Amino acid sequence: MPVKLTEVARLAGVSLATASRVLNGSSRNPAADITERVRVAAEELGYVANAQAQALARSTTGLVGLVVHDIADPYFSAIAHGVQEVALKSRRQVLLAGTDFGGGDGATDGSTHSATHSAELAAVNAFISYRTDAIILATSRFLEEDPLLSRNLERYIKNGGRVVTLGATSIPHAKVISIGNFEGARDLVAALVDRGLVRFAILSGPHDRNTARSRVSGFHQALTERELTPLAVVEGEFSSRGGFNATLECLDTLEIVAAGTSLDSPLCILAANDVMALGAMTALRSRGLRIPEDVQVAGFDDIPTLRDHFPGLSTYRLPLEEIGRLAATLALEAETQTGSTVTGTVVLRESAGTTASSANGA
Amino acid sequence: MPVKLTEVARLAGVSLATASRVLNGSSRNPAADITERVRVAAEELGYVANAQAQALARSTTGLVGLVVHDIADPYFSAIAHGVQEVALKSRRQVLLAGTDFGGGDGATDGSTHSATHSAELAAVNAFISYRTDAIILATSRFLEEDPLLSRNLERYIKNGGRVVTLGATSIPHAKVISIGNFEGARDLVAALVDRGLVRFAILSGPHDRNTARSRVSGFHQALTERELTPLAVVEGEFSSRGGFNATLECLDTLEIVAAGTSLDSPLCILAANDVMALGAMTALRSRGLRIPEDVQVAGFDDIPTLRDHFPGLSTYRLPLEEIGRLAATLALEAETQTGSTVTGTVVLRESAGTTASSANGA
DNA sequence: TGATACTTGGAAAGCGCTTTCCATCTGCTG
DNA sequence: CAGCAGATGGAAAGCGCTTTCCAAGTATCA
Repeated sequence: MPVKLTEVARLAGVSLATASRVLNGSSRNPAADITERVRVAAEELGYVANAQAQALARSTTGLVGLVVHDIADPYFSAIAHGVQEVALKSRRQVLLAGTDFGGGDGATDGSTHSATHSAELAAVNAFISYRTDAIILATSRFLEEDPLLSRNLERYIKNGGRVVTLGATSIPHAKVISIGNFEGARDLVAALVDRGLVRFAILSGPHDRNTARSRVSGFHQALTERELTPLAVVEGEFSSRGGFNATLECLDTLEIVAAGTSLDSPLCILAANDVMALGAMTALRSRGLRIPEDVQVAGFDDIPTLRDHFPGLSTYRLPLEEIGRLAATLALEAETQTGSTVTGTVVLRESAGTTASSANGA
Repeated sequence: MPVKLTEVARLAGVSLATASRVLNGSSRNPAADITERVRVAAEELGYVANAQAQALARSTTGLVGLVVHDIADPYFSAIAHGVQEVALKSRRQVLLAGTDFGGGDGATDGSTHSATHSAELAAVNAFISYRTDAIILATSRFLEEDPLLSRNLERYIKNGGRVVTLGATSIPHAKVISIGNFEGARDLVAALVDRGLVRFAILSGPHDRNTARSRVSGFHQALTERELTPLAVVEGEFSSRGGFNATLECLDTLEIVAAGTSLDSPLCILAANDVMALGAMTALRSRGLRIPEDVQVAGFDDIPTLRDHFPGLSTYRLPLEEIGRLAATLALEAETQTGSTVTGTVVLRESAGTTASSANGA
């Protein structure tokens, strides 16, 4: 139904080839008068090139696929924003898929693990089918990648596709952006201990996610180096609710109640990411505990929404948008870079660290 | 480079037509044994259908385009999440574009207005070029649509594309999801006044956006009905920073300082959306003003991130994810529905309304 | 057993472009 | 003015599928 190139060519009185050369960038430029005629004809008919047909003919689609876990999570949406920016600049389109709804068939087969797994696989397969020029996996990788996923991506890469992951992966030839999760977690705890905190509890994310594991190891490492041991380690989802529930569980385990808490030094809850930390703060408030006087909280990522939170959340700042830009850049480049490393900085705000001494003194 | 259907057909010893019928849903199903042979061959070769070629042949792409302003904004990411969900269920892919980076050429020509305008136009044109089956415009519409945008979308619709907008539009034949912005704003203020508040200031969003205008009209309407007048109306961007700056300006105008504020009734700042409201709260804190004792704040949308905010923000809850799902559903349906209306509910939390009397009594 | 009606697999014509060749034409050089 | 390089427009062969016809095979019925 839409106008096609043939019609433009006919109206301009030139061949299909010439029209194509004029309208859709080619190495050959027809004479000025002809070019003009074609342009006018195209404008008059309202011609819009069919990208699908071009993709087929050129065997490159101008599409880049982005897989996130949950686009409504500030962590992922910040990264997506960065990806968008670069994609737009290089005139590529972004195909977005989330893995938090399961595989798509509605056949969510019990285990969350395999549901996410299959959702990721489904997303990747769709992208491969659409022949995206590159695929960015922004979701946290697993220690052991799904063999099917791995096989498909390997083949995809062999066929000229590029794959970028956040965090190490066992997928051969994928470009990886290493995030300083371990180091960051270590530095964060170090800074906190330096400020006088000694009692810690850890809210770890899903144990099968590399991101969660690295951060938790970093926490442990720093504590061990200072001869400290976490009072509790509770696992929860990478979500506000996950942080909320894990915190309640933690408080119950440690038998912390509003009254007699500020004994020596307040407990500091180390959450595996900011979203969990925010959930933790909500949980603490629900129990009438003050932050940071009674209990302190630290997160990880420094998601943009933290800007307006009160009290300010101490965290480890990752340049999320930059990570997105980097991923997109890596995804679009031919073969220059094979990877990159990103580190962040410790950011202490009111929720933990900065007021530790005053909390003690109170 | 990837395996193609011809190769599968050859290996299975059948024709191209048969292979196609077996692998990619057709109305005709070849005999069981043949089906099996083809399946095995496809599996063995690792065949993945080329969606571009299918799109060309079937003249339908299975793509739906989503235009948001800023995917990192919780309002848009919540909607996007809803769109995703429905798209996934119906095995469609989502093409995402943001308009907060300008048109893409980097030719951001001064005025924010036209930069956004052109970004939207660029996104829509790209979607049309990719022949998406539908386009969802989640960005707030303008009173007067860009004629070029309108013309292109009109043609797109005539060619069988579906267009869904959030809020009324002058684009002919677009399906629209009407959001109860005016009514919501009115109800929200009504509830606030009922709780004893009488001094209001308005943080309006960009004046050329329908969303902002409707909400502000709603605020005004409710105030007028109760013979009240806003003490100040300040325009700001639909962002945290916009709310922050507008608030500072507002405080300066009204000469509100930390000391003598709780005279009769605290000032209540009505922000055109939650993100601005959060920025407003941050601004108030930066001036040492307490919420809600000294100044109160109300927002609009009830974005998911509010869950963990303290003090809780009073707002008008819009079912954002549901709006996204609705938009996607409308976008995918043939012609059953031509639109839909969405309303929300007033939600009073600590930031305004609930503590008005106690604040007075203090 | 011959005629009629289904099934079923395959050949081939597109879907809307890009790009390789080719043919033609222009302008120079000797 | 013959001869050749370089420029320029067009014909046609794909790109990887879907789907319409067709022809051939299998039942069904009188």
